[in-house]
Amino acid sequence: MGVTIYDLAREAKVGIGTVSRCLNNHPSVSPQTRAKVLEVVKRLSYQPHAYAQRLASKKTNTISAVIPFFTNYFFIQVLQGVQDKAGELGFDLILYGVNQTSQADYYLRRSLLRGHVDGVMFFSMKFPESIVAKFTQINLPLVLVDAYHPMFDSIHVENREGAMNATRHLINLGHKNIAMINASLETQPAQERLEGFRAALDEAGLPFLMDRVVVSTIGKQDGYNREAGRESMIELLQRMPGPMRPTALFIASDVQAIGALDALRDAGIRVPEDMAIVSFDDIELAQHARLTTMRQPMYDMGVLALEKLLARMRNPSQPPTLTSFVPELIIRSSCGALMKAAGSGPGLTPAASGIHL
Amino acid sequence: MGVTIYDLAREAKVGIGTVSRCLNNHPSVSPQTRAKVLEVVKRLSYQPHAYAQRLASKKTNTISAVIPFFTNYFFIQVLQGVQDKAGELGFDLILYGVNQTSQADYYLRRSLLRGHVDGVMFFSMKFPESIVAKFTQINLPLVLVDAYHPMFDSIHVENREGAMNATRHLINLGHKNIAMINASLETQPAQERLEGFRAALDEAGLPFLMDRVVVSTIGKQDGYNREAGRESMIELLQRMPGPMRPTALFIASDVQAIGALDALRDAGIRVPEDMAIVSFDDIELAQHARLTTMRQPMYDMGVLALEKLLARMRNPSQPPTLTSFVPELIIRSSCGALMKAAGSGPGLTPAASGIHL
DNA sequence: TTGAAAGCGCTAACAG
DNA sequence: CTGTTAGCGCTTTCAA
Repeated sequence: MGVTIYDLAREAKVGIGTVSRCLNNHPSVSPQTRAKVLEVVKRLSYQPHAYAQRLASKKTNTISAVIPFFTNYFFIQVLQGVQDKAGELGFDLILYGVNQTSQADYYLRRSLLRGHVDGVMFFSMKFPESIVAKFTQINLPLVLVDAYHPMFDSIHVENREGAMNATRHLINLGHKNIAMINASLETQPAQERLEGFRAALDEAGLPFLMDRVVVSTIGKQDGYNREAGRESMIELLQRMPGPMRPTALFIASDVQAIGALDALRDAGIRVPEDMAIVSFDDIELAQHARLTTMRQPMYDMGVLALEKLLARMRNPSQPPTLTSFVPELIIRSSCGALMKAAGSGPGLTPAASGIHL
Repeated sequence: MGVTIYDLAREAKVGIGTVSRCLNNHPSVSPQTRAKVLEVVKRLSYQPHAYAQRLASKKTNTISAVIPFFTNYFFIQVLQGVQDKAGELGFDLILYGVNQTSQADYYLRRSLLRGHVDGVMFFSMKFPESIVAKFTQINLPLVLVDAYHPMFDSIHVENREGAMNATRHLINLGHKNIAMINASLETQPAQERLEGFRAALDEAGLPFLMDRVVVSTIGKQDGYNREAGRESMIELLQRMPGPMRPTALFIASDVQAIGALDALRDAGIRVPEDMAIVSFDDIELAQHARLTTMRQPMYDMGVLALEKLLARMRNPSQPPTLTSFVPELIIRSSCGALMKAAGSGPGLTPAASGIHL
């Protein structure tokens, strides 16, 4: 079928070693020989066999990424960082998109096939304890992103700190009655964000009441979706109607916030005048929705993840590292800070109020 | 390093052939031998070497997807279809995310490495003529999605038909002064959508005027982005102010439409009362923005793409096939049809008009 | 049913 | 500088 280096060798009247050397830019080949070989390479339109190379050289130049598809926008931005860096470094990236957590197990095992990949990146899920031993055993480089395990390199977002800053921002704007819409408490980030929310209230001497925290997990992405946000908002309005209604709201993710905005719109409640909102993530959409939010440097996290993996591949014995990112407060219209500052910030003029689509 | 079948053979006191047979569920092995071997497999926690298997068996069980990252939401949905199907079939998917078209070339060549992948999927870009011959030469299965070439299997969206239906919808609502916001005419879809727009006007006896078509290509995704949509809208309002202003608008993509909505909001122009809008794609966001739009079955296209690839792999000599999808009109608030039908459709009540975030 | 052996196409070490 | 050779770990004949 394919042209092999034997064909090249025969055609160029040299040994296969010489051919291999030409192909790999090995220095010790005479210019004439090299020219001759390369001519034949071109003429027979030779293509090296990737797996034969990999088998012989013991390097795969491939990494895999096990990442939940349902994180959507987070997913796409992190992945772009990973892919850009991988392309730059000449690595192939096998994408293992996970829809249910059970698949994660399967894909991790698959990545463990000896010589399949040089390293693995694992995103945004709880790393299965049952797999830990396997990785340490065969010493396959692994980096956890938006997740943590003491045995492996991790990149982590300071959810607690971020949530605290988000809540502080609302407190500083003068709000006393602040509620939270959260995602499933089974996820690490949701837990940490709740903690931060509470800590900020405590710090300011405001009471923390559990019935001001609403969680909906419909839509089976652990509640990180628009519909869940919408439902939570409706529930919150029912739970605390009229004068009891909170004047400010911290929402665990931008997607949820967008759903919540839909519900508020339907209920005729204005944002930020009647309800100030700060959410989390800063997905691209947040800009359009004018959400004040805690930005996670998703692209950079992707790049860093690959860099860490590379470092680990080069030096497998170094102790596990942990890098933390602290989310950054991005102020837009939804929190009311701009309005307060300018009397009427951009996009909050009376004219703008007429638009409602 | 790793445990090989030689280790297994030695340990189980059998030949490597027998081990291989056990591993591959070959029938002709005695139950006892099989049990013994499998016990050893487990005890030594053996992992097969993927590339050695692939080299020997001549199958890679891997496919690659060359896909522009900048198509964003389109990308993620199609990819999910591909990935789901790939997982189901036990294929690995190498993701080649393209940021600039020059990278496409590089990734295609990389996919051409003999024995690297069993097939290639190519998305949403013009397939480079210079690569055509290489694929036919080595007979590597290839399927084009949202793209077309006579030599290869293609999955195509009827952009012209879709645009025509979108425009017809606006015409049927009584609009006479209809404009279009388009993406770069260098892209196939933009050309076809323009054609459809024009055809619908012609059909209705309405004049087609080129200055009612605005194209902005800022943001370097060929204009398929929010910022370009926003700019185009601003330009359109300047070009045709006051009474000349169009009452309806066909926009080449949802992302652009979202940018256009931002511009309209800033200008105090109401949608759909002052300006009816139909766009294209039906990305997830379109629902939140309440866009009437032409839906492309992105997920299904991904699944179908993989199925086609598989069919081609099984039967490499069949003539190229072409499958077309006709986009479906999804009616939401932005076109005004609901308002017209019900007097006040859901989400278009006076109360809702008060919300402006 | 099984063991032995011949590749798969390449890299890299070793002579020359 | 170059040819030869020994693997890489597995699949697959081919005898036994």
